[in-house]
Amino acid sequence: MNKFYLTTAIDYVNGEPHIGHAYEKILSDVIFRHFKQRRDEYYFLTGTDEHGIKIQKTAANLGVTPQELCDKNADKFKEAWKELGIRYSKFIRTTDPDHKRIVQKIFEKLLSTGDIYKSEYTGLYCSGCECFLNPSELDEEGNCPVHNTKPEEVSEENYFFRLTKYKDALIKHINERPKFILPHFRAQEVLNQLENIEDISVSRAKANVSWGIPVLSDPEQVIYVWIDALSNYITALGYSPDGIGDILFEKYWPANVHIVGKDILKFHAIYWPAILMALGVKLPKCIYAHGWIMVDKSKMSKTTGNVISPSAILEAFELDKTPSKADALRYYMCVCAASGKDGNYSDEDFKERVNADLANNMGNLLNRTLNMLVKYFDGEIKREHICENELSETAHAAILKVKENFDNYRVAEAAQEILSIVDEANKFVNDNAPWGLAKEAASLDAPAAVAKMRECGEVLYSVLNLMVYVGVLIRPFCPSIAKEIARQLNFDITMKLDELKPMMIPPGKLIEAEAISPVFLRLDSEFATDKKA
RNA sequence: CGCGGAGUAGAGCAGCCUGGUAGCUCGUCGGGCUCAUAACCCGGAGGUCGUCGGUUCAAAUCCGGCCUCCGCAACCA
Repeated sequence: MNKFYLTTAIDYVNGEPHIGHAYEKILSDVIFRHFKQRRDEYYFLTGTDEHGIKIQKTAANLGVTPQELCDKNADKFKEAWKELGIRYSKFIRTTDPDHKRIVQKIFEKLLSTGDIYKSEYTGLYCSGCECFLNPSELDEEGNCPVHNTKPEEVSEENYFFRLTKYKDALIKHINERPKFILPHFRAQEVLNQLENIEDISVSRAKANVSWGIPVLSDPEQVIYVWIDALSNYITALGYSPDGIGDILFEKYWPANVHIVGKDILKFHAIYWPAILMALGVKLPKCIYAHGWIMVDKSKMSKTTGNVISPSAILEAFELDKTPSKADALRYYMCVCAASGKDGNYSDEDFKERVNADLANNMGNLLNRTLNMLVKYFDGEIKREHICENELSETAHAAILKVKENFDNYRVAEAAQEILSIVDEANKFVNDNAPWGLAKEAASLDAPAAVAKMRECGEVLYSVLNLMVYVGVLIRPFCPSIAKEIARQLNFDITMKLDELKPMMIPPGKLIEAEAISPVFLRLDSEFATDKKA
């Protein structure tokens, strides 16, 4: 139980990474890093989905092989995740030889148990597109909108997965486990969809779609996306249908959570669990569906031309050149949408939000406190200043609240919790006005002055103590900023959440004036501008 | 009536499942502070919670009708 296995959806490589892809990976990375602070064993899987007709066609148009196209685009995704500080354990590609081999075995096993059977599929086939079209894709006259020709009704032999067999078991599973599908409001949606399910087609004729994993026992068919792509969550761990499970699979399966977009929840909450049931494999503990990131209030689309790549944002704000690197974007992506809801990206909002939260509130709090520590106490923590009070209680209580939010994958709310203790501390500083205490002390006689200075030191210590908590708690969101906070407060940022205790800063010299520096510069600040030059 | 989401202060959003003083961020106005990254703190103004009806001692919240917007076809998560 002391392990954590998280997966993201795998991205289709028929295009380049944009902030929609990035949103999911950032959420996942933040959740993963949080649980790293709570568990001893953890595994983070992401990757790319690389088969299918679209890849085949795009490659043909570009005059390259599908594999070449996949290699090139998979690298772009990897590069993007590197820039954003996404630290996955494994990057799986559905063209990996190991994956293909296991998928073939899974298919054969389901064939042998009767969960996959051969049947006739009838659909409208466009010879120009070389694929079946959905009736809703046709124009008013029933023609293919691309080729302006009438598609023919064609029948093809395909393999089908007996999804309907698992309908009742799935309904039961979902109803008995309120946290199987999160956020909770999505569960009803899935139950509705479940009412109308049919068996699903899990193969394509090789003549039509050649870019796919061949069915072992029937080389004229290739395995379609459901068995191919969804299986990545277990093939990556070395699952084997033979029963000779890899050590990784034994250790990490079932997944604690599959992070997916709301658009593919159906596949993850219905198809995938049914496939697992058929294989006799345990189901994942949770499927979390996030919303979409809109850009300037509308859905990203190539036609509208509002598709934004994460690296474009980093470059536009010169964040790629700052020490805090991707932290601001990571933070913003996490808070720009409430848990499970759609969010909106705009340059303006991004700038305002990170300036307010990371610079004005969090960064400035540390900065103003450390400056006073240097000014009044020569940067030294005195033994008599170490204390516990309502602020240390607030800080400690935040751990529970943050944990609870993460337990439900409520990332935005977790971030809000951290910022709320920062707010409280800023208020605490204002209310207690340590600068005023120091000034008063200067005009008092020795015993009274000592008392005032002690009070002043206690105020500063309480805030610095809280900043240790803030640093550790914010670390999953902003690893670079957290590291910088830890440097200035001289604590070990790699500590687990359970190690976080009040009064962790020991007495003694803490910092010199020269070592104090803002942990996050306001975007468009003079410092940031200087860095550009 | 296909499925689903949404309509709450100038903007962006929580709250609704589990009815009980309408909340947060930004903006705005006024004040405070002068430690700090033009920052921080306090206060004010600003909302008939889309609309009509029902249940209830009590409805933003539960139920029903209606209006409006947005996804569910494609590029696309």
